[in-house]
Amino acid sequence: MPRSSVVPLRETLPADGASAVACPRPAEVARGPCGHCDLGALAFCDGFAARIVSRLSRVQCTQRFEPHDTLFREGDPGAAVYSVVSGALKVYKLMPDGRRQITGFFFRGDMFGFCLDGTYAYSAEAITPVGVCRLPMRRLNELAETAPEVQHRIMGRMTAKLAYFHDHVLLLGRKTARERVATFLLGLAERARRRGDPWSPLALPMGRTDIADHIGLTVETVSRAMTWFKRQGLIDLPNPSSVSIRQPDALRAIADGSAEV
Amino acid sequence: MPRSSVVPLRETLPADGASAVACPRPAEVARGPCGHCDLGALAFCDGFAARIVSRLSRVQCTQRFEPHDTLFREGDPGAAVYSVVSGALKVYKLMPDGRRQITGFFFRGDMFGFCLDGTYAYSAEAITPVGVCRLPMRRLNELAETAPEVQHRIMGRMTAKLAYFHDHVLLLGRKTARERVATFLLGLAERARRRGDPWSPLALPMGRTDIADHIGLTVETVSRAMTWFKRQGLIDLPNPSSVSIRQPDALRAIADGSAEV
DNA sequence: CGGCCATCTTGATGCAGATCAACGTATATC
DNA sequence: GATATACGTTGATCTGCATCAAGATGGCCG
Repeated sequence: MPRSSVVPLRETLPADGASAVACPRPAEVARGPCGHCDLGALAFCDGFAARIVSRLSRVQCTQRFEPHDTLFREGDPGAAVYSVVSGALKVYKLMPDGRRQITGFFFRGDMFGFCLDGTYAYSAEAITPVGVCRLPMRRLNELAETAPEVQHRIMGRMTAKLAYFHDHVLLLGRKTARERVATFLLGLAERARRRGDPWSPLALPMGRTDIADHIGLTVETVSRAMTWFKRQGLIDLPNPSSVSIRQPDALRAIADGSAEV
Repeated sequence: MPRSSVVPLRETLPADGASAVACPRPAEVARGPCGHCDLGALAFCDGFAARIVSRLSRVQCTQRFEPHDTLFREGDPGAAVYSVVSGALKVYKLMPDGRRQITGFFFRGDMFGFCLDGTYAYSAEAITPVGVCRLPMRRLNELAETAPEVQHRIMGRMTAKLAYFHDHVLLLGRKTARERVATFLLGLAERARRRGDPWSPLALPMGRTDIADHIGLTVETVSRAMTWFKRQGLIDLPNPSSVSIRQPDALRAIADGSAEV
C-alpha cells in the first residue's frame, strides 16, 4: 500500500468555519463583469448579456477562506458550484485508513463543485487565503433554462475538466515518477500562462506532500525528482515554493516519455 | 517505467472502416423512445417531449462496429457524441513509446465522445460487436438552446463521468493491486446491475490486458489478484470472461482498503 | 538572538509489483 | 484430429519507488 500522507482523520474546520464571511452583498472586491470580482475575461459571467449578469450577480455570494479552511466535505449536500476569484485550493478524497488523493488544484478563474445526486464526492480545502464566487446550482439551472449561453459555459468548464482527467489518469496509470513531476510542473505553468500569471518563475502554493498526493507518489520521491531536474539544469529552485523552468523542451520530452534518459 | 501493454503503434483500422455501416435511416433495430434503439429508459432521449425526440431522431445516426474497429482516434476532429446501444467498447490514450492507458469502458446506455476544442483527446475502439447512436454535437447544441432538458441530461452524464474519474484517480493514485482489481470488479457489477444486466455471474468482455491498462497494472498482476480472490473464495471464475461474486461484502472491504488482510 | 516547529532534502533499506520466462487452455484453420 | 495463434496463469527474479531514518533549511515568536 503506498503511503500517501495518511491524514489522521481528525476533524478539520467545520465547513461553515468562523473565517468564512457569509455572502457580503456589497461589491467590496473590485471591477468585473458583475462587479463582484476582478477576474475580467476569466470570470464565469464574462461576456454574458447584461440581463444574465445581473441575475447571476443577485444569486452569487462572495466568500473568503483562510489556509486549511474546509469549504465543504465529502458527503455534504452539494448545493453550489464555485468559481475561484483569488488564491489556491485543493479538492481531495480520503480512504478510511487516511490515504489521500488530491484530485485537483484550483486557481483564479477555475470552477469546481459539480456534483452528482446532490452530494459532494470530495472535500475542498483552501491552500492560501482564497476568495470564491459561490453559485447555487438550483439558481444556475433555473437561469440556464432561458439562457443557453450559461449552459454552454458550464458544459465547457466540465468538458475541460474531463479532458484534464483523461490526461491525469494517463499520468497516474502509466508514467514514471520523473515523468509525473515534469508533467505536473508543465501543467501548472501552462495554466498560469493561460490565466495571465507569471509561469517562470512559477509559484507552487501547495506543499510537496500535496503534490505527492496529487500525482500518486510520496514526498520523498517528489523531492528527489525535483532535485534531479535541478542538477540536470532543467529547473531552478530559488526556494521550495517556486520553480524556474530553464529548459521547457527537455522537461516536455521527459513529461511525454519521449526523453532518451 | 511500468510496462503496460506497449501497443506497437501500428495502424489500426481507419476510423471509417468498411465494417461501419453509415447511418441507415430506417428503424432497423427495435422499439425505443425514438424508434432507433431498444434502450428504453437507458436511452439518451428517454422521457423527452415528442418534439425533441423527433428532432433527435432526425439528426442521429446508427452505426455498427466489429471488435477492434476504431470509432475515432486521438486528434481526430470531434464532431459527435455517442450513446452505446449494444456491446462494449473502450476509450484510451497512448504515449509515444506505446504505453497505453484505458480511460474508460462503455456499455449499453453509456455516453462518450465529449471533447474540447473540437478534437478528441483519446481513441475509441470496439471490444465486442457494438451498436452506437451517433449525435452530432453541433445539432445537439442547437437543439439544447430551446430544450433545457437536453442540456440538463448532457450535464448529468458529464457529471456522472466526472464523479467516476474522481474515484478512478483515487484508485490509480493510492490503491494497491488487489484493492484496484476488487474495486474494478465491483464497479463493473454495479454498472451491470444499474442497466439491468446480470451482475453475478458478471461478464468481462474485455481481456486481462485491457483491465490492466485501465487500472494501472500489468496482466500478470491482474491475473494473480483474480487467482487470489478465487482461492479465498471471494469469487469464482467459471471461465476467463466471467466472474461470480461470491462474497460481495468481503470484496467491498478490500476495495475500500478497510479489510484487515 | 536563539529555540521551536514545520517543511524539505538526502541517505539506507525493503518490498510490491514489474519484468522475464514458461506453461496451460481455448478457439480457429485446414 | 493436428497445428497454429491468442490469451490466461504461474513461477523466478529484478527494480523503482515506498519506507524508515536523519539531517538541513527557514519562518515564527518569545
